Amino acid sequence: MSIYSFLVAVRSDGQQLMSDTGETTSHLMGMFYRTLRIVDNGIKPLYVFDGAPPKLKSGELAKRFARKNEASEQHEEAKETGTAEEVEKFSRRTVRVTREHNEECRRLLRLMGIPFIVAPTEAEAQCAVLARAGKVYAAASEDMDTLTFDSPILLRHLTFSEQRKEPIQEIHLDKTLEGLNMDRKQFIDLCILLGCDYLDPVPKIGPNTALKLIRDHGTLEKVVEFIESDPKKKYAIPEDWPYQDARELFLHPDVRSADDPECDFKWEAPDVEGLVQFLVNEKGFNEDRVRSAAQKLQKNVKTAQQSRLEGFFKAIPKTEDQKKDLKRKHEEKVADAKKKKKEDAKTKKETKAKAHLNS
DNA sequence: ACTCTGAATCTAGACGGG
DNA sequence: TGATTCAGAGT
DNA sequence: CCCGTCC
Repeated sequence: MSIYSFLVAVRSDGQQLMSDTGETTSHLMGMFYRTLRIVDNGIKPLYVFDGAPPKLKSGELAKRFARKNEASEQHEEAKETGTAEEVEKFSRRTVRVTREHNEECRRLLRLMGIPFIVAPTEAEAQCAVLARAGKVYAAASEDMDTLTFDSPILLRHLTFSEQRKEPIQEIHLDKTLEGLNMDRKQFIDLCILLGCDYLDPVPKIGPNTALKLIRDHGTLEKVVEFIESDPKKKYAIPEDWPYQDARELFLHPDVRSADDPECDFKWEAPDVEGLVQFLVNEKGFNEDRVRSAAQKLQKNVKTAQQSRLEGFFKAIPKTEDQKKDLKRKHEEKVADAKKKKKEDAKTKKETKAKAHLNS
């Protein structure tokens, strides 16, 4: 996901950044500096790459594929008749992450000394397993499904950019379940009903209705039974709606077990010359920037021995605005239940910096 | 009058100099 | 892809 | 904070 957004966002003149041989470097630029920033804040990241998607997702992927193709047509058309802005707009929509992009990012991480794993299927599911096993403090993702996959903690907006507008959000599954007053099985059913990548949404059922239905009936079986026996025919379950299969994916996703040798992660010193060779010689990055970045990595691998974020996070007071916001979309609901109890989190460094500024 | 869904729209990174 | 905003149907 | 640059 990050690779995708780097490809979309890291641009100049409507074009992705490129080496002098015309190869895209946006993904490397994004990965390199974001990772550097994260490490510099005392965090030891572990990257999880997506594997082959589960079969249930093929319907959704087909839709995305169709949308991409449509965007490509519009892109071509815009190149002929449209304005530069239109061309750029459609260009962003046609972005696809290739195997090469992924491989280059892995090569970069190896040179940086940052561990990673390629998940058998969904990265979010693998993240959840690793977080659950204590291999990492939390799973960082924008995808709420991470909680559905049973990650005890989900971090959103984990970027340490200065210009970050959104605060880092730390969502605890236990507090979320507590806030919703549900067990995990019900939570999974709720998430499925809210709409997930594996199933078509049920028309007319949005976040509020979904929550009410699960509350009233307890399980998806009962909800489906209720809907189908409702004389008023208010809702209609789609033709092909294998919710048990979706549930099974959330309960038992195909993942690498945390005690697998592949999950014996090591954070190592960067290969400085390797980084220079790759980023400078092959991709045309500025050598001074790369070297000083590598130096930072080297320094941090020695000092940052903390394997947990705990010491780095500190709750900050919640604003009234945020509290009032508690009524919205589906995943927000999940966050909402949690927001009531949990506060947004910031890094120690940041908090200190802010406190310093304020004083 | 209020609640809710769903369609439309916009946007997306990181950094630093001025 | 997600977040935000808005129109209109439903209650 | 705004806006250009990174490659």
